[in-house]
Amino acid sequence: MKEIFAGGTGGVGGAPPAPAALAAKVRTLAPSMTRSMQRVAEVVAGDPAGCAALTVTGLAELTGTSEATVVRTARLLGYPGYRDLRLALAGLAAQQQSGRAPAVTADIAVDDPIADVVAKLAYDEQQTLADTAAGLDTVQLGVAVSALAAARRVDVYGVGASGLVAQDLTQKLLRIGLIAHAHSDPHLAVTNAVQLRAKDVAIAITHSGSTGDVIEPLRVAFDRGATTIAITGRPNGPVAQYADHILTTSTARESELRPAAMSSRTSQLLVVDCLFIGVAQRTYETAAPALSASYEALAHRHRSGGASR
Amino acid sequence: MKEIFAGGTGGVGGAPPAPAALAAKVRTLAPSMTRSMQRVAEVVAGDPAGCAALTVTGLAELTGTSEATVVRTARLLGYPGYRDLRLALAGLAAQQQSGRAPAVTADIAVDDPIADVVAKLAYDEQQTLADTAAGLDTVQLGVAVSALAAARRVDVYGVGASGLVAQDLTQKLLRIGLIAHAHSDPHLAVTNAVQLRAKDVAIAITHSGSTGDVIEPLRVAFDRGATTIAITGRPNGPVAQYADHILTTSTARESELRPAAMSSRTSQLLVVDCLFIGVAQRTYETAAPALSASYEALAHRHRSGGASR
DNA sequence: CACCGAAACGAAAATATCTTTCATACGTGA
DNA sequence: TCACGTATGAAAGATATTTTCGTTTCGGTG
Repeated sequence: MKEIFAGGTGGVGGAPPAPAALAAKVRTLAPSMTRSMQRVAEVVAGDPAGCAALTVTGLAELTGTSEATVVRTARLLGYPGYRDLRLALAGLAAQQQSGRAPAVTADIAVDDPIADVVAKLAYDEQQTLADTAAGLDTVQLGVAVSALAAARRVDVYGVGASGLVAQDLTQKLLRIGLIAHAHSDPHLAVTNAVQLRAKDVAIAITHSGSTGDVIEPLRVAFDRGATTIAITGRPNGPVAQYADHILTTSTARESELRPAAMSSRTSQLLVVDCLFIGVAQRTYETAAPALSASYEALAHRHRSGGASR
Repeated sequence: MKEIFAGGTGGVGGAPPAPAALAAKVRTLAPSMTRSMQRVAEVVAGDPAGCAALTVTGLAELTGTSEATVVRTARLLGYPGYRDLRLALAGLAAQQQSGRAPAVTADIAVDDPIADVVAKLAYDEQQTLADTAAGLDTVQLGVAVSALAAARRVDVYGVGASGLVAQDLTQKLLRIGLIAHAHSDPHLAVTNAVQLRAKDVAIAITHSGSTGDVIEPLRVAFDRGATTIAITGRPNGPVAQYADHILTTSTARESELRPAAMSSRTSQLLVVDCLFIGVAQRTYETAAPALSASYEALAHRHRSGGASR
C-alpha cells in the first residue's frame, strides 16, 4: 500500500532534513502519527545520542515495534529513511554534547506566583519562536514570498485565534500596497475565493490543519488556479491537500492553563512576519514609500505626540 | 588474514572514537598509512560533511580505491568500521555548521537572504519577550489580575495593530467565562465606556501611549469609576493619566523594514497572556470547566480529526 | 637479472543493515 | 453487528558494510 501522504504531503515540499529542532518536529508531527510511531518518535526525541548508536532493528526492539514502523517514523520526520535519520541524530548528539543543556521548564501550575507565570510564559514563547524558526522551510517560504510579491490579490482565511493572525497579515500587506483581505466568515470566504484566479494567492491559517471553515475556501481557490499557501501546525493534515506551499508552525507542549492556541499564535505570527518582511524586500521600491506614508498618516492621529516627552 | 596494523598501531591504545580533532588524527597517523589509505584519509579530513553523505562504495570510488581500503582507513582512525566513522563525520559536520552564526545582531537588510530574515526576526522577537518579561511590574500585574478576576464586565480598547491584541485578550477572557468586549471603533468604545461603573475594568492598549482613539474611552471609564489598565510602551505618555494600573511593554529597536508595530505586538501579547493566565488561576474553579467546554465545542468543528491517521 | 616473500590492494563473497511488501489484526463508524 | 479502512509486524527484497582471498607491487637477495 502506498503511504497515505506519500505523494501529496509526505515530503512536505522536499524539506531538507531538519538540522536541530528535532524535539519540536516530533511535537509538531506527533498528531499525525500512529501510536507505535509516536512511541518511536518519543524515544528518539528523548535520547538522540543513544538512538544514533542503534540499528533499525535495535530501535524497533527497544520501542517494542517493528523495523517497518521505525522506517515509517523516520520518513514522517522528513528523512528518506532510517539511515539518514540516524545520521542527523548523530549530528544532533554531537551538538548537544558540546552545547549547553536545554534547561527544562515546569508547566504553569494553578498556584504559581505571578512572577513565575511571567517567566515561564516568556520562556515558553521564546522556545516556540526558536522551534518555529528552526523548523521553517526557507525554500517554501521563499517561494511563498515570490507568489505574494507577484500577486494581483491576496485572500487570507482564518477563524478563531488564527483569524486574528489573518487580520494581522492583511494589515501588514495592505501597508505595503498589496491588495489583501482577511476572511473569518466561512461563507464570505468561499464566495470571495471563487473570484480568484491564477496569479492570485490564497492563504489558509489553521493550527490544527483540519479546520473545515478554512480548508473549504482554500480548496475553492486551489481549484480556481490560485497559488495556495497553508500556515499550519500539522503539515500532514487535510489542509495540505489543497496547499501549493506549506509553512509549518511549531507546536509547543500545552497545559491545562496554557491552551494550544496561545503558542500556535506566537508561531503563526512569526511566520506571518517573515512573509511580510520577505515581500517587503522583494517589492522594496514600492513598499518603502508605502510604509512611510502610512507612518506619516498615523502620526497625525496621536494627540500632541510630544506631550509626554 | 590479520590486518597489518591491527596490533601495532591500529587500536591506538583502544582510543575512544575521536570526537572532533579528526584532521589532527589524520596527520598523526598519516605516516603509518599506505598510499591508498592516505588518499582516503585526506579526502575525509578535507570534507567531513561531504563524506558523511557517502556510502563505503561511494567514498571508495571518489578516492579511486576500494571498499576494503576505506574500511581499513576507518579502522586505523580508531573506529570499529566505516559505519561508525560516518556517524562521527555527521556529528562533526553538524557542529561546524552550527558554528557559523548568521550574525543575528544586525538589522534586517533589504538584501538579506530569506534564511537570515527568519533567524533575525526570531531572535529579535525573543529579545523583545525577554525584555518585556524583565521590565514587567509583577505587582501591578497582580493587582490588574485581581481587578479582572472580580470584574463584572471588561472593555478593551485598541486600534490598528493593538486592536488585534485587544481582540485576542477578549477572546481569551470570554473563554473562561468573563464578559469582555473589544472595541476598535472609537465612537462605539466611548459609548460603551459610559456604561461602566465601579468593579468594571477598562483596558487600553496602545504602544505609543498617545493614541487619542484609545485614551478617550479610557478617560470616560476612569471618570465613571471603573478600574482602568493601560498596556503601553510609554508608561509616561498621556494614557497614564487615566490609568489606575500601567503594564509596560518593551520597545525593541525598529528598522525601516521592521516597523515598531511588529515588536510591540509581541510584547503586548505576552502581557495579555500573563493577564489571562493570572485570571485563569484566580478563577480556576470556573475557568477550567469553561476552557474545556470551549475545547469540546471546537472539536466538532474539525472535519474528521483523524483523517490523517 | 630472475626469484622470493612481505605487503598493499581490490574483486567478490559473506554478512549485516535497511527497505519494501504483504497478510493480518485492530478499531471505528454505519 | 458488519464492513471498511488503518495500523502493524513478519518476512522477503534491496543495499550497504565487512570479510575473505587472490593478484599485483615492490624491495631485497642469490
